[in-house]
Amino acid sequence: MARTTGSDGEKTEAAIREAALALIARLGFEAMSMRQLAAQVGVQPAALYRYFPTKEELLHALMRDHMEHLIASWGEARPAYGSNQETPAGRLATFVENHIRFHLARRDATHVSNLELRSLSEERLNHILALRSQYESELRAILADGQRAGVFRIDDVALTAMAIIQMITGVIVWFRPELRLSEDEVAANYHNMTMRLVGADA
Amino acid sequence: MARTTGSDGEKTEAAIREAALALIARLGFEAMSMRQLAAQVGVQPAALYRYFPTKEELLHALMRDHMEHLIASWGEARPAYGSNQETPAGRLATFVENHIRFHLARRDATHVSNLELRSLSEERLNHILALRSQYESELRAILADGQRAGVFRIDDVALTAMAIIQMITGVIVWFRPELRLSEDEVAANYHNMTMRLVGADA
DNA sequence: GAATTAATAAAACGAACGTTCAATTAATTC
DNA sequence: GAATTAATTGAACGTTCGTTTTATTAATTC
Repeated sequence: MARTTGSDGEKTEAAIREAALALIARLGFEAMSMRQLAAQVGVQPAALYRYFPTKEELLHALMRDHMEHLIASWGEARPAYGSNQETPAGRLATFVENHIRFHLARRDATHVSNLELRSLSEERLNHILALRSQYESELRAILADGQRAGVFRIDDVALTAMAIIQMITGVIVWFRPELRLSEDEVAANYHNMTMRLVGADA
Repeated sequence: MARTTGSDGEKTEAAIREAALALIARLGFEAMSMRQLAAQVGVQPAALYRYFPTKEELLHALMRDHMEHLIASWGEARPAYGSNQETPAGRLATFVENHIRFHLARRDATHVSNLELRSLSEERLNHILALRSQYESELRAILADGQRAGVFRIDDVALTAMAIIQMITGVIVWFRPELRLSEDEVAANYHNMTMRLVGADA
């Protein structure tokens, strides 16, 4: 057999990406074989190579997609110039809220992006790290503005930014939708902790 | 050739553990081959199997060792009964300080224990998770005591414990000894952030 | 409806993997 | 110093891996 009836490149690529996220999140990138992935998609292994030239480029594409969506998500959520939320506290609240909700909605992609960086070549690793740094610099700017305005109490902006990122990303490690807390409650809780952490709980 | 002059089982096992931690931390468990590990130790692959029956049992042994040392470290650091540090705030300060210093001193082992849980069988995974839960319950007890005594402001003890653990363990992701901050400064910084986070910065 | 392009299957490649087994030598015991 | 035990080598096993090549069929173009 060869081309199958109803086959469509776009659908196949989307199916590959989705199946890869699920498999890598569960097994790890190195532990997932291209044969396993192909079976999950319902296709022969060779077909994968029409969409991604190597296994590593597939991983890179997944990570880039995740980071670009994250950056775009913040771009849409951030308070507009002149809005009454455009204060350091308002921006920080929006940042934390958006971050929590974005990551809870994309658990698999988050696990992949956080746990599989080691499997990238240096060049591709640097690309993903640059995107990550771009996102984190938004948080640093908020913290620095609040510090300058005297509304945040922060010893070290860079260190505090890393601490907050680690704390709020960590939600996906323990949160399960079936547990006692709702997504809203979790987001509110992390928001409160973050505000206290930067000394803005007046 | 066979047994080499000066060969010693204890030394070889220690060398295997150390090399394995370094290689797994750098490459990931699945990406590290037993041949690579043997080469690093300076031994033939078959020799590894005298000390660890399978690759997975080697990983499990490394993780168990790490968790048991962590628990023992807190056991020694915790404020004694009746000491003037035996308050919720004093115990929390000691917990954070000890956690930061322990993990900074064992970066490789920490990466292995945090990133490679997926490669354990269910049984061995449960064992490691039980040790982890045992350690985390110490933090939850401190938070609950402080909440009960009215010296901590905490919405949800379990959630706050997870957030603090994620935040303070995350130090190993970004901290490099050659950077501008000393280990003391970093520990003090995380201590301050933790205290503010639980509303105990009076 | 013929020609072209897109999408896939089927089979195979060499390399690397975890692990086992038998042989061999160093160190220890008595 | 002979017998025993501890430590390791060298070679091999079957399996699985990522990837490539070639052939084949569906969809599209003209």
